[in-house]
Amino acid sequence: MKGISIKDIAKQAGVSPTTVSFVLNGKAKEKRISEQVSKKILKLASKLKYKPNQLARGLRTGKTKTIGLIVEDIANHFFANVAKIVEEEADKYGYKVLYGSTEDNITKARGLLDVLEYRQVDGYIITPTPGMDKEIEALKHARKPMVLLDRYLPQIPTNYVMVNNFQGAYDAADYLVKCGYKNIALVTIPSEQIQMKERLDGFTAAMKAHQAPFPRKMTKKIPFAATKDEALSEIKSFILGNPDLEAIFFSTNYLGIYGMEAFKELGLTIGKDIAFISFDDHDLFRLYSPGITCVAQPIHDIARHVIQVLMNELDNNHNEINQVILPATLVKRESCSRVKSQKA
Amino acid sequence: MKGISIKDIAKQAGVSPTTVSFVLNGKAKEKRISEQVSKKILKLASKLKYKPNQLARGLRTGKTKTIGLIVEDIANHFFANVAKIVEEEADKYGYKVLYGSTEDNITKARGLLDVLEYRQVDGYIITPTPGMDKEIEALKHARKPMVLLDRYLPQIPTNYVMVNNFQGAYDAADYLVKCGYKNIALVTIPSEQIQMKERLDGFTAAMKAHQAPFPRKMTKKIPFAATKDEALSEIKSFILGNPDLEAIFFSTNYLGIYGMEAFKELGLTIGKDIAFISFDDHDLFRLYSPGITCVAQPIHDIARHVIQVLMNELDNNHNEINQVILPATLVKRESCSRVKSQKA
DNA sequence: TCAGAGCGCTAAATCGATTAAGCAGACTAT
DNA sequence: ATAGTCTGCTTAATCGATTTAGCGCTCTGA
Repeated sequence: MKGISIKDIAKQAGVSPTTVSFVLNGKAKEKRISEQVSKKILKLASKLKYKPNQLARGLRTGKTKTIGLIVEDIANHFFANVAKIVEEEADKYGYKVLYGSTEDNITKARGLLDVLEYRQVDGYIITPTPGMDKEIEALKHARKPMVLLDRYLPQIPTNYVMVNNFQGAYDAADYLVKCGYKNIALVTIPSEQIQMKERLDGFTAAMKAHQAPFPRKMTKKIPFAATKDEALSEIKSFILGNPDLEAIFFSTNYLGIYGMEAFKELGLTIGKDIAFISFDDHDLFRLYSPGITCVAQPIHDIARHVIQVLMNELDNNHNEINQVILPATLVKRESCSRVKSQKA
Repeated sequence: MKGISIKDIAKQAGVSPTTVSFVLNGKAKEKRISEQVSKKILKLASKLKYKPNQLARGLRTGKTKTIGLIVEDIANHFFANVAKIVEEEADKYGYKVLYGSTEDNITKARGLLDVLEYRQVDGYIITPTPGMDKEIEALKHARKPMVLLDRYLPQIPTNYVMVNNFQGAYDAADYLVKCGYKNIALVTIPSEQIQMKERLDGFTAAMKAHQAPFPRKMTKKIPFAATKDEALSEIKSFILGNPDLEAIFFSTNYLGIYGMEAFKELGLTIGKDIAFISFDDHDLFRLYSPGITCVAQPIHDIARHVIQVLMNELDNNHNEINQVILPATLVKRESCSRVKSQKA
């Protein structure tokens, strides 16, 4: 059950393995192999269905044509979609993808990095967890091709591709204020991670620009590590504790989903009792009645840029840094459709 | 920037590479290497942060410790979740996962298989597309470890892990009839694929068992290749063409989502105008108001069994065939909650 | 005293490709 | 005639691990 090797072809063609290798690597001209021999080899290769052993090749060349994709959670809508495009795009360049989820846990992330190193991946796409600075620094120092995804580490200049979190959150707050809502709250995670900070900053900046009050107590932070039940009850008691609440912005996809669940359990109607807006789009938001207004990320563009930047690193060694920030889109649906004139 | 190799350790320890290899592979005892030497080598290995080159190892042993995961669509909720568990479980056995989506397209599937063969994956997890029989047969003939996922090919006895489609659909129909609905329709894809056939069969069987009428015109088939817009308009015109319709069963996750969209566009209320039930659970179904009743697949169990069966193949060579069919769960929510007594 | 076993380790082949170096033979130029 | 060049290919080293066969030594028992 052995595969066909370059030696088998060589033997049958009556030439040396070297010649076969040259021909199959398209170096026939360069290495001055005759047409005759070239053709014979090519014919034999396709007749025998020769498939180069990537292990042997990789061992020799030091390239595996494999990239490592580290995401927060491959089962999450955003990352699953990114993973899909990444795989498709990588394939066009002859690369395959190994993946893994960190759950935003640095220990898991370290484990993944280790394994990917064992596997000699050629490049890394990484959604960094909190506290991952040292590891990223190490990769950078080792000059490994790498792109950060969805977030970046402000202390370390690296390639990254992400959405414009500030602008996305700004637009959301801007929209809520323009719709005439007062007493607007934000639900987020107490993370030092830059993407969360930027969402908070963008939101705050918009409120300030409108001179709309946004006291600290209107920001609710739910620990990432909270269980679903804990998160739900935190959200519910936050809502109950703020009876004047007119609108809530949830700073992530999954918090938004928890928010909907909380509303459901409290018997509140989205858009009617309290306006509702979330970061990140989702089937759920699109199809819910009322449709949930959200700040959508350009998932395809993100994935495509990630691969482009990585391939650029992989090809060239000139180390310009690519930092791509793509615009977020405010998708207006019915969950916060009140307009100023309707205000009492 | 070269990594540390076994030779480096050997040199520093003053022994041969062979000895190092024995020790690091836990064969110290078996190969009668002294405690002293063993310890020295182990200490050096961890001091130098030795990481075995998997390529070299793979080349020699013929094992890559990599498995190929071929799904229909990694961005789909079901497959994304399977992919997550598969990765976690595989990791426990020291395996990494390469993935790819077929879009249910045989050409794409062939491409994926080719690439995975190049990459010398040790085993395959495959969601077969229609017409993939020859390829699966070939893998089987080559005695490659393999498990089919989500569906199987009736003509070819292989390992597989899937949900009990017949029972799931049967329960759904049974439930609808017991709730008192008449004029029940089924929306599916016109696929010869076994999982779809079994869902249709299960549904039909339940209707028959209740002596409930289920004429052919109550089955609507939407081509898998249809665009979203096409699918939507097909579903809408089907609904409009059947004004007596009381309940619809959608045989897949994504058809259910299209169905919800169609309802929304037609201004129909799920559960009130027409009862609604879908195969496969989804955040959307859980959180929608009303909650969407569905036939849930035991995703975790499926993924875990897949890995177990594959690892079993990978370990042993005794070729018993493992065919695992896991029960589906009817998750009752409000989208078809009418009970018999309420019927006019 | 000497064959045979046990001990602790090593030499060298091997996996399948890539690639630097180089070797004959034909031809060219002086 | 002789050095130099070009042609068309081959030899052999190499990547980093695994693994078979076996080496040199000591010890034991008859």
